[in-house]
Amino acid sequence: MIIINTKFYRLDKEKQERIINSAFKEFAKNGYEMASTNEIIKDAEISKGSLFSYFTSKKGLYLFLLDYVFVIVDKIYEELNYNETDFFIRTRELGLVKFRIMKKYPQVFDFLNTVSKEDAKEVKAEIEQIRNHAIKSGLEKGYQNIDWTKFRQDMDLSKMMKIINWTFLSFSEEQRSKLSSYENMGTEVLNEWDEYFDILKRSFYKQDF
Amino acid sequence: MIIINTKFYRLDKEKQERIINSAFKEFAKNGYEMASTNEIIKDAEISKGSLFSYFTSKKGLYLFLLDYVFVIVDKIYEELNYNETDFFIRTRELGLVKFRIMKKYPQVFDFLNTVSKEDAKEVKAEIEQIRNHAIKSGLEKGYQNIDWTKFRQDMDLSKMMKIINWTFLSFSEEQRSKLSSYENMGTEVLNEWDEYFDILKRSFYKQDF
DNA sequence: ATAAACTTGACCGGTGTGGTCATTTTAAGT
DNA sequence: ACTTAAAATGACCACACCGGTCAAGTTTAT
Repeated sequence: MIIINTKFYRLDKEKQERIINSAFKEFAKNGYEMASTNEIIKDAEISKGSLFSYFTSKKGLYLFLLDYVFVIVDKIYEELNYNETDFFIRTRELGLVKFRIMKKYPQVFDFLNTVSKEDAKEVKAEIEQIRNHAIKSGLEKGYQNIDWTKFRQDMDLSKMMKIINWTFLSFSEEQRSKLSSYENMGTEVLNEWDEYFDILKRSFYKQDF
Repeated sequence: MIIINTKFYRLDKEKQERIINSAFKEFAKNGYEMASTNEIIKDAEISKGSLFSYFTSKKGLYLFLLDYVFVIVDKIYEELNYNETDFFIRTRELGLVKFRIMKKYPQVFDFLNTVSKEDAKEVKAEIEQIRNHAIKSGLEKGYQNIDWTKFRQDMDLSKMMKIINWTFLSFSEEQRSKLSSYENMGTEVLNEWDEYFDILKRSFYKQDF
């Protein structure tokens, strides 16, 4: 499925981003069915007629966002340096890329999360269609060419990975709820982040690393 | 603030629980404002008139639940054995108590989580009033008389605690989304749970424990 | 000055809301 | 079996908001 949508792309970039981010926000917050187009246009500061002329319907808007978000996700994995084999360095880089994307699209990943849980009849089929494309492949792609032998072998690797992942996600979530905007997120947060990485490295790597 | 509500308590226990659980579910899912009383009565299988005769309004119902949930939380900490000083054993016991409560009130803790994020004008003041009572005191109470010296001292204790907590919460959440009901949650889940504890213990305790 | 493209918001039928209350059902006392 | 009070019901209310339309107004390019 390809969405062309020349009408929308003819707008200036700033307006496009405003609309996309408002839509991400509203759909992420309320899911497809409960999301209000009125709320989106209010937040994006455009008129109702405009929204429905860019995207012919609520469903059209949602499907457009679906395409859009997976283009963004794909870009993430293109930017990683796959020559670096250290797990923690790779993960750190992944975090930085995500962080940079969130500065431009603050709610992309929230939107992405809700997509996988979405069950509105009107869009469920389309989501299912697209699922194979990116969601699952994400982790596998991001962890290509990692040197797993650095990890301790007296404990289950997949469980250690889970703990690292949960720590990563929970820490990010905690920082976000503390800060109102990503703009203020500075080096002190990154330093704290590195301290967690250090703890996990000391705990899960063999002693000689 | 004390809520008497003889009308509701005159009902048989089974019906009371049905109503409370339906209300927990709906408020947890949608927050105060978006929660639908129609949905609650449908799920609890009572009539609309009944609900509004037990609790005079939506707000009345919500405030009743607020009281109710904090009574439940208080009970948790009364049941713990504070002679046991090992952190992991204590945390495990805490998990089991919570688990038992969730069998009776599957969505209490979800409701509790939404309460702290709730910002509907109509109930915000009441939530603020009650906050000092329990939410914060929870962790402190639960971790009384723990032997913290067992932990490694070359890494930051509070950060290790955070990692343990995040693992605890994320694992629970993962199990829950896998299982539809708590009834089926059996020993194999507990075993997996203990494996995570084992990894964290080996990582964060001094070598001689 | 004219045409074409873009933007607007009042308006539509429809759905779901919190809450009421006349009516029916149930239960107890005699 | 009859009476009566308490409990349960759901049709109904005014209202808010929904996704979507479109005639009218504004901006832009020629």
